[in-house]
Amino acid sequence: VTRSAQKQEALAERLDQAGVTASANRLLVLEELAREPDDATAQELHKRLVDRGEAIGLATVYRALGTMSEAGVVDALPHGANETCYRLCSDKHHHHLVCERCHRVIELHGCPAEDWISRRARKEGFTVTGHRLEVTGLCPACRERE
Amino acid sequence: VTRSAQKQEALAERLDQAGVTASANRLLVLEELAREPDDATAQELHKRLVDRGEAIGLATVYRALGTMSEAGVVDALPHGANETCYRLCSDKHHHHLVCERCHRVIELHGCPAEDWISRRARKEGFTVTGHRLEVTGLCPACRERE
DNA sequence: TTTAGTGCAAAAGTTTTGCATGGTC
DNA sequence: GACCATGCAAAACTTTTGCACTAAA
Repeated sequence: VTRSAQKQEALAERLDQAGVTASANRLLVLEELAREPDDATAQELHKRLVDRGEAIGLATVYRALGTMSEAGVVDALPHGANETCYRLCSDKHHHHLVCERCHRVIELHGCPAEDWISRRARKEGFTVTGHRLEVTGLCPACRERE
Repeated sequence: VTRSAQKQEALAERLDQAGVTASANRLLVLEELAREPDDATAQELHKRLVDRGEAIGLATVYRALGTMSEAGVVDALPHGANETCYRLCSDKHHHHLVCERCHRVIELHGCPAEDWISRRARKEGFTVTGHRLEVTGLCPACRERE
């Protein structure tokens, strides 16, 4: 219990620092997201919480994810055409390597593009506010199965 | 008329080369996409065609965009959480610089990340199938307006 | 004649919203 | 009391699908 209490504490602090009230429900969603090594949709997270016996509404999960992703606490990855996946990531700048079959996600730290981006953007007169590099591929397990 | 006929010809050839039958409706959608300097959703494209007097169903536009983006003739950019934008891009490998306010899109040719990606992916045992770099920012006009 | 494309309407799915309620500072 | 978070159900939207029909190879 101590271990998970500590974890919850850390997540709550993360919300605080981002200026988001650490409500019980937001913590539930965040905790559930922390258990997921890859990414998950709002619907999936809601189902897991309900299956686990938590009484939380679907709309609340959507609102929590919306608030938290806006605050930068979770990442929103537009995956397929029609659904958004969420992920609890490290704070440091990083990118994603995603298996296109099983959705396994690996964080890639560092960034090879920063200089290039600022150079190109300056040339176009743009002010850069951010960037995202998504690499798709097949993870070892899925390549086997091919 | 000659000019636009030539253009249509070129688009038809692009479909052929991708192994997609160049039906009249697919050409309509492709033509409409060619007029759009930035990107557009299926709904927007359909509306423009209908407003222009074309009799084409919404489902057909969706099917056309699905087929053509699968064949690599058009790019699908998952924009917001819930809608996919499509774009007719150059064939060469490139990335996008998108204004987060007005959605103006600029193609950035070249790629600063290829070596880095293959190095990192190899380390993880992944086989890379593709990557996408999206840079967001403010275009000169929108920065003025701030 | 057989296959691929299309229109239309219905269906499926995801996400958002209105409103009343409950909790917290 | 003021404000924020929530539950629930309805609504809004985007996208997909079933089916009948048409056009083309």
